[in-house]
Amino acid sequence: MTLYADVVLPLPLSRAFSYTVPPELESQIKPGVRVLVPFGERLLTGFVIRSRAKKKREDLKLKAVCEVLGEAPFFSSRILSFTEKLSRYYFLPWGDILEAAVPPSFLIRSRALLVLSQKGLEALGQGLLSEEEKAIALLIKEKARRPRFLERKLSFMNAAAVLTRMEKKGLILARKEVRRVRRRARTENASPPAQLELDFSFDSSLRRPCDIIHQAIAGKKFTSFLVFGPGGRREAIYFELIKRTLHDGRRVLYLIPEISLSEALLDKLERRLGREAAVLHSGLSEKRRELEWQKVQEKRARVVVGSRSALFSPLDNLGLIILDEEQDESYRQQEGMAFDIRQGAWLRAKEEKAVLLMGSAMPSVESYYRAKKGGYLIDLGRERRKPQVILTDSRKDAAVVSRLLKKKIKERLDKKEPVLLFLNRRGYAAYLVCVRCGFVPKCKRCELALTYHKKDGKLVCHYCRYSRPSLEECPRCRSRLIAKRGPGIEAVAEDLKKTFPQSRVKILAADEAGRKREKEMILDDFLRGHVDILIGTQLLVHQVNLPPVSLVGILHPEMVLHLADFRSSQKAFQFISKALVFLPDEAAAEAVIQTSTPEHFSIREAARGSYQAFYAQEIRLRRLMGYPPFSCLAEVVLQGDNLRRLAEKARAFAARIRDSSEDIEIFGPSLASVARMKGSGRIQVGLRAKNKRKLDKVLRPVLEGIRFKRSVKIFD
DNA sequence: AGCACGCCGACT
DNA sequence: GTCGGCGTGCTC
Repeated sequence: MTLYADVVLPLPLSRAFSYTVPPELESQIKPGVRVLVPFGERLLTGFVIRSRAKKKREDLKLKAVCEVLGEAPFFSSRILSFTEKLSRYYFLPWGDILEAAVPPSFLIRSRALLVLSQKGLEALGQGLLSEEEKAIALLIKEKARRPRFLERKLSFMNAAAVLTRMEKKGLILARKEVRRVRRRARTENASPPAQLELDFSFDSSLRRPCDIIHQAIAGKKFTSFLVFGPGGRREAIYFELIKRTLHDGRRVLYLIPEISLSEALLDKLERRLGREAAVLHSGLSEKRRELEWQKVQEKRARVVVGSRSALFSPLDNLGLIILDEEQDESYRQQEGMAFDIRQGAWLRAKEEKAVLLMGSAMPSVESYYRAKKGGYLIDLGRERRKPQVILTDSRKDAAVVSRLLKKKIKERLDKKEPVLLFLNRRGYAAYLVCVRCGFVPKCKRCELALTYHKKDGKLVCHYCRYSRPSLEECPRCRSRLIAKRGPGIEAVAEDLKKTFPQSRVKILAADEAGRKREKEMILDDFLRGHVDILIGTQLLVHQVNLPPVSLVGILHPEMVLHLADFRSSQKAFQFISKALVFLPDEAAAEAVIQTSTPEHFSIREAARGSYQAFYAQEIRLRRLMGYPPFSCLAEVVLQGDNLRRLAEKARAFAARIRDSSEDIEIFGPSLASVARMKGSGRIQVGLRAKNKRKLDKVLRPVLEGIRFKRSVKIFD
């Protein structure tokens, strides 16, 4: 009998690979452990998903596991099973998901390193090498190098080819280097604080919903709930249920969209429940992430707070998963790891026989519809407040900032009250256009119009961050008449500074990542009352810890409605609703919405603060148009350098879908909304099926048949 | 993903 | 004639 282990590798390959287990490792092989295995020329960290003892088969030549890394299994069988289901749901390689589930430093990869052989050294000494060979030999003589490094360093020649030649001649040798994780000293946590903080926000009306949800948790059967109501009341429910779940001896996963809030929440949890919470999100330093992970792994944490990546926390005995701000865009699939965390949380809760508790004051219509239909909607009631909202029609007043809004701003400035303005457009102008010939400067790699940033005097691609100095004259017709179209927050700031020269105007936008400190300084200035008018994008909307202001201005929330996206109404509604949260519950508080489509229901209902009315109209439209939740959409993007071949593949793909079922609508192939990305072309095919199961039936076999770099997004 | 193998155009 | 481009296929 021999022991075999099936191993999933962190590569975009969907199947597992079998290895033999040497006798001395047999006792350590269990599902979920990390192993170091040879794979082709490389050594990789993989995850054992299964082991089985079988008669030795001599006809199959399998390689052997090199090493078992760490004693305890990394993944419970439940996490293994859940990640497999998630990977199948989103057509993602299982190994990629497992890789994302682990702090990156826990994965070892071997790298091929090149060194000079004895023969090579002699040849170099005797000057027997060609110029190219000599250049390489000199570089690797001082230090072993990776082939990639040499290729980049010696880009003027074809290093790869020269290297293979040299290796054949025996001048260089390939050596494997394994990078190990440093073993860390464990830092124990301090003892719990003597006195836990008491919580008074739990009023008696919340008892009944809590009892219902707690009963489900105690029943150890998968259930889900959607609590619909304001943040404070939701949080009171969450905390009460966390307390009860912990009391039952089970653990809790608390997911939030904004990583900037996680530390504050962690703090609050520890003050109320003792020092047994951990935090996991992508913003942590490598070291902190490892420490927090280990804390969870070693069962020293009973609650985990985090964002997307916390979904994979190695918590066992999970009783409750909280998913707050259910509607948040950052929960949706993104480039890279294309899965929706709401579906992921659903799958994990199901696997763990836990309760999934989603919450929002403005749920996505899909979730609201399903919760209502499934009977798991819990309405916490609304706050009585009704802010005063004025709509101004920008077709009648086309100024960057309308006259009415300026008048309102002046009133606040006179009273020394700060103002918040929201406009979801970074930079000064969305694009430049030559008035004489119509030329619009575009990004060479993405084909998108470049945004003009006046402050830096640059044109920036908001997709790939390519930037270049701005243009003084049209490169096509030499005209100097270049117009700036589509005012952004910089233009708004300029207009207001001109109108109110004494006021202190600041802007807040997610510009080229690295300026995190600058962002914090601006927010800090605002908190101290050093800013009169703060203008921000989506980023400002997410800044929940700002003090309330008596005037909020929302500029052009309808911009998003022009995008080809079936959720655009919902996005507009959410943008406005979120911005209105900054208004206090006072008679003097008011908001001005400046829009070219004041009659659009998403804008009208958001202004009235009526989610229900918005929902009623939106769900009617979704049903009428056959959009989710009444159908399942998929967007398959094929990527490649050779556009002609790519188009061919896309057509073949669409044809195979068409041939295999009548039940699927096909849109395209067409150029993807971002037609080029990092230089390579992108072609997309849209699909629509009645539901996910019908889509799977057709799409899965076709995707397995066509091998090509592709990504799939699912909307259902 | 990486890497090896194998088939067609321009050059030491 | 070879070199070297890239398209195809495989990795236990």
